[in-house]
Amino acid sequence: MNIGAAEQASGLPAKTIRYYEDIGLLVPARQDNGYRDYAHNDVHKLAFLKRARGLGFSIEDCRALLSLYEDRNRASADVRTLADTHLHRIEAKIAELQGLRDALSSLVEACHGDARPDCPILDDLSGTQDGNS
Amino acid sequence: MNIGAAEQASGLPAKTIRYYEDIGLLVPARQDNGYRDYAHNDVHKLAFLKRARGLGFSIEDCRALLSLYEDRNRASADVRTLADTHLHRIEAKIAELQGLRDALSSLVEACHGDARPDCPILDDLSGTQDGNS
DNA sequence: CTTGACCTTCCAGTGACGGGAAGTTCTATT
DNA sequence: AATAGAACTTCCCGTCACTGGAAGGTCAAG
Repeated sequence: MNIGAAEQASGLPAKTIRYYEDIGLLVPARQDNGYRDYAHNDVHKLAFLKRARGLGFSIEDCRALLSLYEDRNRASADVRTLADTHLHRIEAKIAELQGLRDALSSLVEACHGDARPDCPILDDLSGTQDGNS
Repeated sequence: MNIGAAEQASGLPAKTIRYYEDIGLLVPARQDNGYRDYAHNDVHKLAFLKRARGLGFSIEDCRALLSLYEDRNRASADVRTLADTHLHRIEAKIAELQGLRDALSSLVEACHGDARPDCPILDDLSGTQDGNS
């Protein structure tokens, strides 16, 4: 199976698939002409990677998940630990962004937003007033 | 004022301050010996940039904010538009992360997380079951 | 036999810096 | 005056996970 077909079947761009080979994440066989040859199992793993990346796992997380996936004797606790750590990172990021949103939102609301030059947003950024950032 | 003093006064690392010069965001004067010379106003702008970056504005946003800040005749509506756009981006990011969190969280909860090898997280990623991702 | 689709490798760029090397200038102490 | 060391300079590489593009080889159709 050529890379173009693997691209269609997995939903990952060919560029990304080649990149995954570069970093040793998924190394396919080669045909006689030098073309990459993706087996069904490879395509399956590519789709696996696409889903894991879509859930925000890093490449290194994906590498670990793939090796756990291939390990018939893994403990589900190992997978859960990985996912749990990632979950905490996401929640921390959400909290951080919510803080930003609140700060920014109150600035935007305070700004009358018309043709006049005085602007609470710039005042806050310039530090001339004691804003809430 | 040398860059070290500007670093102390603004709270930005010297590396970052030099980078801001590289990209033309804040270009200081030079002393006779070639050292950068930061005026009080420059330090003020650095602190401005630090706050704006802390609110998650991109460098290009910061460039626009700085030029609005220096424009005595700006309309506050222009600033508000910029901040509002950024606010929407943050809210979209929050919503995206919340979706991830929900998907991941239900997977983590479904996984018993013990020594057994069967794991709903990997099942979902592998696409063998119809998961909610 | 040619056209064009598909494949290959390699190089460069993204955003916003951070690390570190190699060399220059300043400051403090001896 | 000499010297140690702190602070400064420029320059280049690495980050993360790709993406774009150039230059060239291979394949299927007409």
